Amino acid sequence: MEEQIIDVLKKSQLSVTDSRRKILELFLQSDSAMAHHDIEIKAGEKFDRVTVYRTLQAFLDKGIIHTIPTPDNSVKYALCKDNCEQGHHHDDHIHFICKICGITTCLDEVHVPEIKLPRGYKTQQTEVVVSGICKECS
Amino acid sequence: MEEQIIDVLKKSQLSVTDSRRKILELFLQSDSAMAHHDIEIKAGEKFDRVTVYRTLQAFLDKGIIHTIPTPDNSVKYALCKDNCEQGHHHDDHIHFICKICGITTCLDEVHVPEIKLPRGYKTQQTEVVVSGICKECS
DNA sequence: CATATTTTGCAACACTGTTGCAAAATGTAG
DNA sequence: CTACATTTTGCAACAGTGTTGCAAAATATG
Repeated sequence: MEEQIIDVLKKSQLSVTDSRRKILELFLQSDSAMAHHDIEIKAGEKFDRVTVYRTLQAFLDKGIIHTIPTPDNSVKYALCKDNCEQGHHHDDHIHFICKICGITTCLDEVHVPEIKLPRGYKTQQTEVVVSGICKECS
Repeated sequence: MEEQIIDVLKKSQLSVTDSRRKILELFLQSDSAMAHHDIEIKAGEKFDRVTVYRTLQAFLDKGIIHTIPTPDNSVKYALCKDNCEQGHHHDDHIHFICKICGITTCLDEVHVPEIKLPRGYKTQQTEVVVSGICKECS
């Protein structure tokens, strides 16, 4: 795990610091998306709020994580799969939010459908967020 | 217009006040979704920030408007079509955000596709937000 | 028109996210 | 391993967003 963390950071040309190691570890350990606040709590009081913001921003810039828009408008973050490169996300999976346990997950095996738009519109990115009841809760 | 506004408010069992009239008027006049901030500005200084929040919340509760989740996590609001009732939204249209002009619109004629989820997941609601270039900007 | 109810504006507050800057940590090259 | 340049961190301060309690004002009702 430790090796993998350092590997990811180096590949992204990020210097290896405590906060980046810790936060990346959280992502690797978690199988669901996390809000900024979750990360702040889980990382512990050792890290400043501002550092968490900056670390997440760095990870976003480097394509290590991606954001998930949610209907209640709380930003969540999740790891990108390895087909993402710096600045170029190739996320074509949908996101699922369980209304019971509140957990947000990437359903990597479910791809976003192609949406046919009216004449004149050009699609660049499609976000699909499904809410409902997850495997565990049903 | 004035008649329509009062009609909508009465049907939703909301008392007719200046702020509700004004804000509902803004929605009826606008063909794109508005952020809280936009509404605050457009409504003018006559209305308190808090009143705008409470008015939007009332409209949401009554199913007059709905929210649109955006990738940059700014909440936007748009009118519901008349097939929405109190607390029961039947929104099955997709949303479009233009990356050039920034305008968010409901594409009422484009319906959300059915997403087939893995075993165990139950869908309750599907949100589709497409980003790209709109008719006007292309 | 008088009264009960609802809504508004204000003040205060908590939370979220950003910026500038000095101190600390990291990377690099000898 | 050390010294130095560069990057990152923590802190303080701030702007923006959203919420709550309460008295005053507006609205609905009979």
